[in-house]
Amino acid sequence: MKDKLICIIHYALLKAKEKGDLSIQEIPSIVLEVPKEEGHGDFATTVALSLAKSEKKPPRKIAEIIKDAIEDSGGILERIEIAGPGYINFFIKDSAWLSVLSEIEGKGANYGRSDIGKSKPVQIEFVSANPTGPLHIGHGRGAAVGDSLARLLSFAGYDVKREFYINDFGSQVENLGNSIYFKYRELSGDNEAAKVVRAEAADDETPGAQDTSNLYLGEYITDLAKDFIARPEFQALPEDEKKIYCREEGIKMMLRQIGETLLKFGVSFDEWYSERKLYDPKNNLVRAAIDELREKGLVFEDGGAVWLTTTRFGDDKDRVLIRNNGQTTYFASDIAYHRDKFMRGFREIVDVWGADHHGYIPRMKAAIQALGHDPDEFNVLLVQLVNLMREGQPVKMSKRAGTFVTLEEVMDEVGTDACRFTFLLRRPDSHLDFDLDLVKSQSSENPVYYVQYAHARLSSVFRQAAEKGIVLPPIEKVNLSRLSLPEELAIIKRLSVFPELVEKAAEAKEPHRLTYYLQELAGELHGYYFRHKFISDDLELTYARMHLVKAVRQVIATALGLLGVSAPESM
RNA sequence: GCGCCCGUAGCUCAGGUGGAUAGAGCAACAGCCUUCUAAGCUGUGGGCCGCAGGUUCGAGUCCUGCCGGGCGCGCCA
Repeated sequence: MKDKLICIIHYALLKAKEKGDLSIQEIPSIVLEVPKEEGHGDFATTVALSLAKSEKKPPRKIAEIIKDAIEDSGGILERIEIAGPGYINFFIKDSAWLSVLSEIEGKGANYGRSDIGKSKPVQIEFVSANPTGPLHIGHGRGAAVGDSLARLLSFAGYDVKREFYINDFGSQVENLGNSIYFKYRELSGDNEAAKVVRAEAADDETPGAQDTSNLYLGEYITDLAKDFIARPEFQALPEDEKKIYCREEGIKMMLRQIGETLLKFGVSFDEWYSERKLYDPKNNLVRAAIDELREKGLVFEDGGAVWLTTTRFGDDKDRVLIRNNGQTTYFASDIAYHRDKFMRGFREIVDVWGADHHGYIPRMKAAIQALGHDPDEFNVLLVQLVNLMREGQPVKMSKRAGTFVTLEEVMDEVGTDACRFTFLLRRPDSHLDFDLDLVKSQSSENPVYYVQYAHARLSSVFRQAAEKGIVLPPIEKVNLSRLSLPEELAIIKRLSVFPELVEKAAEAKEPHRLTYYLQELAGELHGYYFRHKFISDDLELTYARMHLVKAVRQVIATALGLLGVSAPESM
């Protein structure tokens, strides 16, 4: 509808120019919006205002000229008004709106799908949690945002791949292995050896380690240690190989657990990319990346370390790639990894990060440019941390002490639908208080149920109709003009906006717009449902209304699907 | 100290890339089930959009400075 109108206005401008009424150099992009005030029409444009300066004419005069030049060959316009300083307000005929229902009926689950992405290969990397512990609620938010964004972009015509980057290379997984090994020694009654392990771990040069060691102390570590102890293959190993076994099997077990949790959360990946792959002796991508940067003259040595001149690309300071002890940095891995992403053919890369990593963006953007890519092809979506609450009080958590609530536990307590919807209720970069009691026990007033209930209600209507032996005729055989109530037209108008909403949400990478849209649509539906019977003795009206709510049900289901939330038939 | 994010109703937050009189949910108060699901509906009250300037026909939205909150600033990952 909107597109049609833009065409009409565009054509009118051309015509006015031809006639010499307007001297337009180039046709401005036509901003067409839906006014908040109903009396201002279905659409309004401000072109007359923006042309005022260059035309040297009063905006209202220009609006008059445009209005006169408009040709409504399709007959969709009821009338045109000029208002305020020079707005042009368009009123669409009710009959024209009804065609939206036929469109939805025809496209079904594909209503709203678009090709603005033009099959552009996009990669979304998200979660990417270290395989050193279970997922927590912050990972859950990242998972919900990343997954929903992937669905959204895919629906908008992008060729989307989802990826999980596994940090299985550096000191973090070393700590995991040490932790399990330590626990194993302890459980075996060898406290002296356990102390040695602890001391070794504490000897790590990591400055942040103020405690006695870097060992993870969560209960899952004990579980893993017990598991390994029960394995004959573990017991059969010589002592010095057990530590390696702990690390390797520990990673494997943690990854499996993470994967299972995510699957339960409705999230899957196309690729699990191992950091170790970057250090393959036959094809060392980190070395290759550094070599490439060196050839470009962007690398220098200082203090025995190898640096990248990220300051040339806007970073505060240059960054180390290879430490003076010969070890590469995490940054070096990341450069190689992102270089590989581009080499795999992705033309846009999206990383979903926790907001606490935001300081890392400038150097990564710099690295992307150093590699010769457009920094706009690399986007970081920051997801703010989640405050887990219970009864209004923050839940204290500590990773190292192992006192944290896992994502799994949260899901079990509040349900995956409520969990996902709540994560997508706000902009990703705003802080989120996740109150377990609010999301769960107050479930009857939870937005997710409000929306799902609308879907279930309509499903129930169709069951009722079927029981009464009502067979809905095809839409072209139905007299849709019986839909004349204000709320019916309001709902149709909202349905008509859905495709544009999807496009905008995809472009802005903001899945939360869908949750707001859903709440508004569900709200209108509930009000309509309460005031009017859909199934009545007036069969013609019944058919028309059933087609209307069928379209509503379709759009709710589609939008929920983009959020990864189920659309139940009954509740 | 420097950098990034945030500041909108009592609370939690929207506000479509500059448009007309700033919205929703929760909380509070008053009502609605012999009817396709009351997980629902209807109504009421509630605002210096942190503060001060600037840009222009027009600013919650863009720019600058300040105030308040969060986060980050390693040859850690």
